[in-house]
Amino acid sequence: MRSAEFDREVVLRAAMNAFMEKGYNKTSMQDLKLATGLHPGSIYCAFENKKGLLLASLEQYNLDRSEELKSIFNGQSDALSGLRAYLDSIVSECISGDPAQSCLSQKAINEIAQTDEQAQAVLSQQCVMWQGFMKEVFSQASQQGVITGPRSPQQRAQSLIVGIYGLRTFSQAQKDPDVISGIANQLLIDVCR
Amino acid sequence: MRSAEFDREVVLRAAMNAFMEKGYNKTSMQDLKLATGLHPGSIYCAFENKKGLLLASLEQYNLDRSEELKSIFNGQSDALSGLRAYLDSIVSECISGDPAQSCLSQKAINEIAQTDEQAQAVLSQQCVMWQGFMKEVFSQASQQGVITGPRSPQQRAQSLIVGIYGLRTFSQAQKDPDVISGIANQLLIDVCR
DNA sequence: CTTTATTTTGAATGTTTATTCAAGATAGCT
DNA sequence: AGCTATCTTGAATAAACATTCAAAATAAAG
Repeated sequence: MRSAEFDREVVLRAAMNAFMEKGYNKTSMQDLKLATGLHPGSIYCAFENKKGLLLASLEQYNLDRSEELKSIFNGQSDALSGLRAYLDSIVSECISGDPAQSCLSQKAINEIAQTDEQAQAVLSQQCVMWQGFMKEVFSQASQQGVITGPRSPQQRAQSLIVGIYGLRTFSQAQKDPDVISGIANQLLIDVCR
Repeated sequence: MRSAEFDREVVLRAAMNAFMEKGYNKTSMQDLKLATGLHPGSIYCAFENKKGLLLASLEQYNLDRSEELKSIFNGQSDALSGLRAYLDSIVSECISGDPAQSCLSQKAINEIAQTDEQAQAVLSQQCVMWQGFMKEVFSQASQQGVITGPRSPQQRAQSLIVGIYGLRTFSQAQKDPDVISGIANQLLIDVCR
């Protein structure tokens, strides 16, 4: 008996960064070897193959982002302030232009969901979880009386997520910080109306 | 002297479809040879290399889509009806799940804009052109009195484009037609408010 | 019809790719 | 300390890759 030497989380975060930098298909095993410090054999022993490493990275990414999400909303007085802080953090990620601050899930949806059923299933489920969290936020906001109007929390959550996906794509074609920030502000207004 | 045998537009549309099916990096020269019917040498003679073929395809894609855009809006009585028809067409593309009906520009923004400056420049300019067209649509809608409210045509155009990018991404993770259609309807309402 | 410039052809090139595997190392159990 | 199951190592492998090129074909000009 012998336990693995590497720290799984550390390895997966390194792989995440590599995938975000170059995209899944352009990231070679050589890149992953350098990024993780693991030899090919170890990667195959632990994750089966390159796609297995992606799926594991995607799950770690989702865990990390969920934690971050919770901490952003917990650090705010009410749900509306939470939404503001959340969108601010996304805007600054967009503006940074740093690949490490992009969204691995979104990149994977665009690059491989169409051609890989397994990835599609994982990404779809993660999207539903994200929706569930945001729906809860909008429920709370309504209860707290900080937002009013007839739209359901579910509808609001969907519109917000669509807006965030769109913002991330848009900001790669149009890098003006004021424009990105302006669109995000309007998104918040529309979604809370 | 000798003129090329192949029809450039036909070849570029075939390449477009190949790139949309598998994404840029997963599309091999072998795939492109089969899709276009051109031998490697001819592709290199006409487009320099694989990336050159992508850039040319991107330009053809933009031309084709611009024509389509104009014809959708020309076929409607006023700018608001045009917007409705336009969003309907995008919704049905999203619902179809057909890779050939996805958006090559958006796929390219997500897959290669980050790592290729030349592609980034082309895609950025195309995004600006799209914005310019939509801005004009919203100007007309205001003049026609079919939409009111304080937002500028520019802001409306930006929000619409962000919404469309988002819708296309979202619909790959969440395939329920009613959900997609509902989000699109809400997007139109928000953007025209 | 001949010439000439250009395109087409498709096999060959050298690289890069994901993956495998046998040998060596080592942690945990007795 | 010794055993054993498991992990690590990294060179080897075979397939796939983008790209090149010289020979063959052919359209247009004279």
